[in-house]
Amino acid sequence: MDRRQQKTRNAIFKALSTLLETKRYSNITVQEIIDEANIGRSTFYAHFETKDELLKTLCTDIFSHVFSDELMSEKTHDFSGGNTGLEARLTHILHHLKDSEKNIVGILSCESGELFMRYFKGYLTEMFSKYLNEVKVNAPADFVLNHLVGSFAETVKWWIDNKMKYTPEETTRYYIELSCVDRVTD
Amino acid sequence: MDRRQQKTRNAIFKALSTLLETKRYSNITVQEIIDEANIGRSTFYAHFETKDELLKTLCTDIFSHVFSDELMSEKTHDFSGGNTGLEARLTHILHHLKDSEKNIVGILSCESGELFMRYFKGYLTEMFSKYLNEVKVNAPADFVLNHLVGSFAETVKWWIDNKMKYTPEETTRYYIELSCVDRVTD
DNA sequence: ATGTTAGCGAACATATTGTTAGTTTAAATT
DNA sequence: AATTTAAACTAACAATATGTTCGCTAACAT
Repeated sequence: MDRRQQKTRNAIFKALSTLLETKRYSNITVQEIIDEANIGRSTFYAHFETKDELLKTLCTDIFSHVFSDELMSEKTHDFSGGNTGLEARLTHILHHLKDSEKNIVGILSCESGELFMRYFKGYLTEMFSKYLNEVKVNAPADFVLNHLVGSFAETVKWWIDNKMKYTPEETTRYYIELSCVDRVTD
Repeated sequence: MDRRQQKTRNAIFKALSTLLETKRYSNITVQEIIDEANIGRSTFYAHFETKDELLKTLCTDIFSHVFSDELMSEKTHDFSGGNTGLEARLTHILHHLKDSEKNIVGILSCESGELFMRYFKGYLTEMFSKYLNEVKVNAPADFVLNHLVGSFAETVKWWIDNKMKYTPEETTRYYIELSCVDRVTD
């Protein structure tokens, strides 16, 4: 890809991230992004149709790093150690999110966080479905799946909001402790 | 309060609700609300400073019904039956949300849901703190509290998104089954 | 009956949006 | 190195949304 495009793209991403540190997503205008990124008006619209599409793309970019192919693959030796591999996978996610911290914090606060969480839960749902058969609880499968995904997503959001005050390993451990996935081994 | 004010207020609330059925919150303009409510421009601004304040007020209104004083009071005989009273309280909440269904569905989808959930979690946090001492798990208290609140909020959101296909009683039962609050009685 | 107040309608400056056209500059290709 | 390709720039555009103000009318409370 043309270096100019990449440069512009990054400038736009960075501009949005920067603005998100001080303003809510809905109060940020395309104009401000343009000014902050220091690009021409038409250039922005050449890259993204709307502000929303920009946010979507930013989220997709972040998650493509977090949920790598190896993470999502059925069985990888890296993740099959320990209990069921779930703990390793979750820790892996938290570590990657920690790396993207600067970008994420702004997005997660306020309404833009809704989109982020929706994407996040989408990936998580795919991942957790594999472990659903290990859970023996008296509740419908779709209910359990949503509970696992929702509670983990909320845990991560809380973890980030609270400056990641626990290590990824601790956080995962606590989560598993509270979840129904470890009921099997009880 | 002047009947005219109440009438206008309701017209605005209803207009927003109606619009939320077909459009995302961020794409709804004050102009559209004015047209839908069939009121004068200056009238809207006499009631609410911004679109956001309107949404905030709508949420507050809904929750003031759901989280009544008796529900939040330390001990009420209505809620002290059963396990710990928690189950009764949660069921009570679900029943009330079911009554407000028409208003809520639109709000919950997309970014406006973020505000709704934040408010919701705020009330829930207050309520769940009372039950925190009943949970004996190897994890920090703030972590547990967030997990309880977050997972219940997500469960409710999922329940509403899925047309409330389980009864309030079933839903609460499943939730308690998956939560760490019933570990005590294990 | 009378003073009070909410709502109306129109107009206003200001700002944002999304698009277009012509030009400049930087990259890719030969 | 010269040429071609295309990305980015400037500036201008109509259309729309915002938030405020005015005088006027009609409904309300007492």
